[in-house]
Amino acid sequence: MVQETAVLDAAEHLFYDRGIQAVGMDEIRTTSGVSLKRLYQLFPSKEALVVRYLERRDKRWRDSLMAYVLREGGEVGAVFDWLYQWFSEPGYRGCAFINSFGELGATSPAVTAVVRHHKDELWGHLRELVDDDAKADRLLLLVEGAIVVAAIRQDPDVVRQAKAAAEALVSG
Amino acid sequence: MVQETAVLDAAEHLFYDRGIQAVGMDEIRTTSGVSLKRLYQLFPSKEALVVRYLERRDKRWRDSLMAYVLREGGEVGAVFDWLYQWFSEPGYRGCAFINSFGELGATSPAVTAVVRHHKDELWGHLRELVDDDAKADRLLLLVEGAIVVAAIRQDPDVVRQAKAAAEALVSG
DNA sequence: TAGCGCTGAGAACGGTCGTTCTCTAGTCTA
DNA sequence: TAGACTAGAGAACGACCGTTCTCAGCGCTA
Repeated sequence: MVQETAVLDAAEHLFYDRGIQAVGMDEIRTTSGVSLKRLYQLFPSKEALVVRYLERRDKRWRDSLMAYVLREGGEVGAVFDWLYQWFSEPGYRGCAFINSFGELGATSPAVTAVVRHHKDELWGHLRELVDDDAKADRLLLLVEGAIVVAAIRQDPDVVRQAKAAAEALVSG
Repeated sequence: MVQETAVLDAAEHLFYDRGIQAVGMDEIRTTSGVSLKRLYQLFPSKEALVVRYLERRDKRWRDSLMAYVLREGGEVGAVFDWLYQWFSEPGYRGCAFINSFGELGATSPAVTAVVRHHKDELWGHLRELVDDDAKADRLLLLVEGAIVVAAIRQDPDVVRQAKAAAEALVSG
């Protein structure tokens, strides 16, 4: 269990920072300190490890976002305040799910499924903050747009426009 | 010249469909019909080929978008009509630049630079359609969001909400 | 203490990657 | 015709990939 966590921590760090195909199992072994044999007992293949990495990140990411939003009173604007903090973290490199989808979506149905699930769940959370499906769609567009633009510009400030646009559409 | 085009056509097709690291130079050789030796005379490395592929796609993509928008009268909504057509093409797999950035951005400054340039230029085009920078930012967020969500959902219909939101923010 | 099973480190395996080299065949000049 | 140059096909190279295997060393039980 502690080893599984060590492997997932190492995998998440390396995969997110450098991309999945750029990281070999050997490097995960070295970083986690878990032997290759044990690593393959815990995860039968690299793809399985990737899927578990994404699943764990999905849960943690959504839990963190929604806990923050509730703590702040459940207003839509809080979503973007949370995003701003995330974008400002050193090493921010966009959304792990979008990145994984771009890299492996064409060849790995398992990865595609996790990514799709993550975005569906995110939509569901946003849906709870507004009063119809269309607004949830528009909110999702602003969130995804902000994630992508902040990553490519290496600048979290777009989130201000995203937040302002979101508040306008909610009140409208 | 005709060979260069053959190589770039093959590379673009393969890279976009399956991801860059998933495609080897051998497959580009086979698909293009250009020998490996000549291929390396035309492009000194795979990274150089990737950069050329992105540069060519950047120009073609933006030219196509802006020509369409102008033809339709230069209204913001036309951007999203063009996007809808693009999303509906078979084999649509999101934005080549976002995907390349996620896959190689961490390891290739050259790729990062082309991606950033592409998005900057896109922002510039959008800026011409509205009357201030903030609206161009918000438009870009909706465009990027639509590109990502349509790809992951495999459904072009989000573009309707993107278009409606864009028209609301422009008139507001 | 003798023998057994489990563990870990890392060597080894087959395959593929990006890149370079070899070698053959053809074309042009003198 | 002889010889120098080019270009093509694809073998070869070294590195590294994901995955499996070997084997020495450890803690158990009797």
